[in-house]
Amino acid sequence: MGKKRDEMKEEKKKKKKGKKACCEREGLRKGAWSAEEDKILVDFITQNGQTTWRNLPRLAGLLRCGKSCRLRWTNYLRPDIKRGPFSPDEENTIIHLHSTLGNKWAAIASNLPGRTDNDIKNFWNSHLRKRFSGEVLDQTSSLSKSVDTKHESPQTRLLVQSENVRVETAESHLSSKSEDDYLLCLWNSKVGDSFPSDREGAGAQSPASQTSSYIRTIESGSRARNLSEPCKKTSFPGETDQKVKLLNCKKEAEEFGSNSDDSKSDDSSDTMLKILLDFPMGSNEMEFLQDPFDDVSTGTLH
DNA sequence: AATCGACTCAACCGCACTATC
DNA sequence: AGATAGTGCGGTTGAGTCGAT
Repeated sequence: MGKKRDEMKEEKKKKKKGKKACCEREGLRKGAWSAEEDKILVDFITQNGQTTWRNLPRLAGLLRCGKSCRLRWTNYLRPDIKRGPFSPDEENTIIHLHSTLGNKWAAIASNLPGRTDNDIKNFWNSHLRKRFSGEVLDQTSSLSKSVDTKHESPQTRLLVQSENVRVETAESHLSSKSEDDYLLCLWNSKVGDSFPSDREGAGAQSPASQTSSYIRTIESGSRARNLSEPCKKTSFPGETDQKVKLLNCKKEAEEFGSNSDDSKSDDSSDTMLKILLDFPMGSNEMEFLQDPFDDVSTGTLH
């Protein structure tokens, strides 16, 4: 491969113009970290905590940019980082979460204590992508293609919004809970039992694809939530906001429902509503899926 | 022993988001 | 409201390693 690769490298170098990286601008070190640099960084953070990353290198006496320091710390030096190969459980968790969250490595990592988004990304790209990408891509593309909200009734759209908020809330909890594979729990719990129709027929499917089937069922019933893009970037919205949004959505839906005479005609929203209402609630491990309106109505919004 | 190619993983880059002024 | 700084994230790169030939 030698020559071709070199030529490609050169071409890429030529293409790379414009904005210089911060390290280049400031004449700072790049590339692999030395043991000494690691020690300086660890010592500094141990003594001072995490100050602003931009100032850290100067204060610590490192010839690195702040971004580089942050990356080194979060991906490698942090004391709670788990090294070594991924366990089968971790692998399953990654597969399941990736099937619903897509390439949201940070969100996936939040469910795997001690693993970084970079670790998981690398693991996926090197071990799992070949095995699963085709299957998952098919699923997500069919998800996004399958529904077109433009052609839904306003009532349905409101229910869709409501469901979006609910799913986001669930994802938010998902991302904050660290130890359990919620999708597996979901499938193995009563919720799994309540999954519609073709569970028997899907006997040969993996839990992951079965779960996806359920999500697809909701999707095809009413809405166009693109699960390959489940949430906006950095973090999930706050739960309180979610509840306010949900409350608004529900109010709107109720108002619309009382004013509308086509409520009988929308099978998809009926199905949707049924799924929502049939969702098992209770004091179990799936509590996070509990209807937030309960809290709202009892004035215990938190 | 030398070479090649596949693979791994740390690190970089650039974009997007949020907070602050 | 707009500008700027700080940070998080996902995609990509490239050096190092290892097995096959």
